[in-house]
Amino acid sequence: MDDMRRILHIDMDAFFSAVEQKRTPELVGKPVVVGGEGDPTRRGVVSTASYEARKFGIHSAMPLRAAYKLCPDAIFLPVDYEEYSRVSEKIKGILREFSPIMEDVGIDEAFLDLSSIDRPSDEVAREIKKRIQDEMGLTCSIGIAPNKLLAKMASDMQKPDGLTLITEDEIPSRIWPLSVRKLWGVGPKTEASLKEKGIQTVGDLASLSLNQLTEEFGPSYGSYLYEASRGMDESTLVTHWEPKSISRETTFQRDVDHWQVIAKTLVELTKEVILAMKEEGYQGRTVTLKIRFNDFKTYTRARTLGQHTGLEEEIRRAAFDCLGRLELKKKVRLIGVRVGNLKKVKEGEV
DNA sequence: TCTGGGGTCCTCTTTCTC
DNA sequence: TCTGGAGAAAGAGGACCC
Repeated sequence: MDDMRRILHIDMDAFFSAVEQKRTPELVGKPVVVGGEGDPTRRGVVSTASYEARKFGIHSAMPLRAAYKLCPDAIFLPVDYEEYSRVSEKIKGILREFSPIMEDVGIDEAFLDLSSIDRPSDEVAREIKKRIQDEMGLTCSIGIAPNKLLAKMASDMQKPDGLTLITEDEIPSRIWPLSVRKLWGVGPKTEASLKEKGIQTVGDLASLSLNQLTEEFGPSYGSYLYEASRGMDESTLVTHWEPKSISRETTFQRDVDHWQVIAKTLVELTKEVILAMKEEGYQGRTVTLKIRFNDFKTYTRARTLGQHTGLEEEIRRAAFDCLGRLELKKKVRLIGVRVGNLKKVKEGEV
């Protein structure tokens, strides 16, 4: 009993820029930066930089203007989600041929559960890589491990075009030397707080008791860190999921202090949210307004309605009600609307 | 002169009801 | 009528991920 699971994590290499290089072959071998509207003089951040661009120090989440300073000769392109989604769908289709138990992780990653597939995992992984290369002209990195956490860490170990297998008994030798930052769920804040206590590596983290961790980080996150640092993860693949909220937000090109501009943008964003809700067949009950001022301080105000609704007037009214509860003394950098508390509506009941 | 957009989950606090 | 507590739901903020 207790047969070891076999989980694959597939991570596309520099996905957005690789798709761009695939459809425009002249871009191959050149520094390509995909992000925002593709204009490095405007506000926006890098979504994906090709490996050639990374040599200049350009990386995801970096402001486009900063990327431009590092490499003015790079090719800057706008994000074309529709194209990347099409490519992503084809790749997910290939993956599903190898196992029906697949979990989508965003547009460029997936987990595959091979536990009940009667073939060696590494053989399957090699075939997946070949199919994606032959049919899409793209490379990916794959991690194979007994659980999702380790599979994800494994796929990150040899990029690009890697294939990495990690077994349970290799946890001390291959996982513990890694920086805590490599653990899924440890971001910059937690990393800093751990470093302050002299905790640098996953192994250091694994030397702390469950008590120490839950006192420091709360019961939920504390026990997560306790298990994750030991490579423990029993979570199963999520093969089906429903959205919990639908939102639209926008950062102005220039910080705004005219009420009319803010109001007009809020109306447009509300329309977009309503449209997305309609298309996906949801009604919502909680409307949240988000505002970020020019000092980057961000505030939210929420209003929960009596019933679920998909009506524009009701949601717009709630959004403006929220807006009225905020003092607009500083210039506004960003405004957004989110509808949560979603309920699926039957066809024709809209 | 910086710092996107679309999400999820967690924690703490407030508010309401019994 | 006053007071207090328990528990649920709502509201706000923040960390994190792709």
